[in-house]
Amino acid sequence: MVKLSNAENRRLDDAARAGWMYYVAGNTQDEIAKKLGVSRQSAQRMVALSVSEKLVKVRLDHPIAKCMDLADKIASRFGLQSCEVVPSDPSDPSSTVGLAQAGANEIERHLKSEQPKTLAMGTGRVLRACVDELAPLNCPDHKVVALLGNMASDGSASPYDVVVRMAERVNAKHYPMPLPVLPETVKAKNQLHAMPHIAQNMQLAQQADVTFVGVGNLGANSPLHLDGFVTPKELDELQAGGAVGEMISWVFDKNGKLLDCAINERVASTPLIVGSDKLVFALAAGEEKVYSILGALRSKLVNSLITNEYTAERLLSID
Amino acid sequence: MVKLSNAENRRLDDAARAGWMYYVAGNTQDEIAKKLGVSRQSAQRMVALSVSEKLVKVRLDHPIAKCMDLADKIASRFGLQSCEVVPSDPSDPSSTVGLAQAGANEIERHLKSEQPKTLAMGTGRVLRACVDELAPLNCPDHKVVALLGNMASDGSASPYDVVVRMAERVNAKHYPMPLPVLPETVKAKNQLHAMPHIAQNMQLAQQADVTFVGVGNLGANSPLHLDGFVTPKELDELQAGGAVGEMISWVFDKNGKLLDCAINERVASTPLIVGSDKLVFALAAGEEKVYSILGALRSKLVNSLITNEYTAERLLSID
DNA sequence: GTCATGCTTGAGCAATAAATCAGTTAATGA
DNA sequence: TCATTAACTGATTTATTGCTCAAGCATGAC
Repeated sequence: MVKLSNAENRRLDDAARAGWMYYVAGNTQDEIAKKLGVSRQSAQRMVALSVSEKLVKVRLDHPIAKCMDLADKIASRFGLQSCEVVPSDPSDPSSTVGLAQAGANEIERHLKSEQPKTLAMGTGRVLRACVDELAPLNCPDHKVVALLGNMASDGSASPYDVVVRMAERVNAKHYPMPLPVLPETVKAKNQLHAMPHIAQNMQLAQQADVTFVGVGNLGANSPLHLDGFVTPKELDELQAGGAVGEMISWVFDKNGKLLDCAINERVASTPLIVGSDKLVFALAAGEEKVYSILGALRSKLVNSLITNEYTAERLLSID
Repeated sequence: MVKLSNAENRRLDDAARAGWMYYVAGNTQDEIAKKLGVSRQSAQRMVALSVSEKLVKVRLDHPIAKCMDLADKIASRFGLQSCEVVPSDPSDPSSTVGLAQAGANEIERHLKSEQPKTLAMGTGRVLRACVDELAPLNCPDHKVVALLGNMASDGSASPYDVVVRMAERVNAKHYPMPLPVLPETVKAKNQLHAMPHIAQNMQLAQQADVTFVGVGNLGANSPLHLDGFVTPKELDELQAGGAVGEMISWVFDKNGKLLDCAINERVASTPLIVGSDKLVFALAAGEEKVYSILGALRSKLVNSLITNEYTAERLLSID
């Protein structure tokens, strides 16, 4: 225990009293000054001191408060530009209910901006749900561009088409990617990327003002696998190589480092930039995605996160 | 639990968010407005709402030397187990502002205990304010039991229901008393007390680990009178008989001796024990309650006190 | 459909609080 | 004892906040 000097004690005492009068009794600083017989400035200093000495404790009794707290912690731990945590359904903490609304909110915020903006979109169930939550807007000056194609190698389209749906909803110019997710060979990929309209789209996507992507895990129930983009054998190989997750089909390990693997060589998606100065949002939640999200955050491939309370707690408990 | 409409919920959510950003994160209202994409006025309204809805709770953790001194003196003069003195607002020394926070603090201390505890609660404005200050906790192993009923003779309930509110807040088992405060006749009281569930509750209350009661004065503005439990005529008779105060409707004189009067014969509240070895807290402050509190302390009907600076000084100046 | 009612919104202004600055005092050490 | 420094004070300026009011909007009755 540090022994405080008498004078120091006295100061804190007065500060506590002033803080009490201000915050608990609701006096103005002027009233406090009068009652304590000091100048208003001194009263103000005492109140400020009571705050800076952490004598006053403010508590907010609302479920949201905890979420805000978690968001703050995550943002500072991973150096994020922005982080939002939505409440979890306690009976189903891995559910993405709520993520969609929060994501839609963020998307709308950008769409409502005065200046025309370019929004780059990944794919996946969560992003699709976001788009379905969007309010119908009229934004003819904004652009929505796809970060990746949505066809399997056999030419069938993934059912989670995000860009078209979104553009329809908000009446923005849109730039889908007429590409398979995983061309059969590296050569095929290069040929596709060389096509002018594809190259232009990719450039647009890389310069987007804000980017939204989902995060996929690489377990047996991973999106890449379920949607038929990789075979069980390829999946096993990836996991053996340390893969824990993927974003727009770029596969990475537990630190978010892109793997040197067959998939990443062939994948046709727009490259993700490490440490971009534009907003890059990851939207994901759920126990099975915890390590994938962790990788994404550590890598700086994204700089913003929207997740839920349960996942946020798990993320903080690990690192 | 009252089910709030979705819109109402949303409003409170936003208010909580704004309140958090203002009080916890230290943003200005302008910053909040920008981040939330609303006008400054709206942000200001949200912050104000979060305050008026009691979402933000401020507490001040600092033992102010003078208050501690007073507390010590009172504890030793009256042989109390515990005494806490909170600062007074110099311009309104009788106000109970601050008592509630201190009381809530003490209540929380017991609720956070490992072993399951039984807390017995009186009624009144101060206790109600305490309960409203409680942090939402989850204490399913603790018990909250009422020391008295809260109905008037006409069957109407007093608006200061403490036990139910408290139990809701902390999720504890609760045992309200389905009783009038003052049955019409002694016989009616005895019949009620003979009912098994009432008798059980009263036994539980008497064995409580800690008890919290308010202290009422017996002037024209006394709680018993204001809440319609006694008529002006009865009040006059009581005062003529030397009554100065009451706790959970037991009327006592200036030395805290329970009066031999019609009211005390009929009152249905759990009896108070002289010199209990469990903690029995009185919470009260204000000039008009000084003699009532003095009686309570002298009688040993309570062994702990939470009051304010002004009242503490008055108590010490008299005895 | 039209009008009245009440609620919400944003603008402007007054009140309040915070920050800055310069002068003064108190403390320290040579 | 005096110079130096640091801390404190109150005046002034600037920023923030709270309040009032009128306009706008939705709702519901007629």
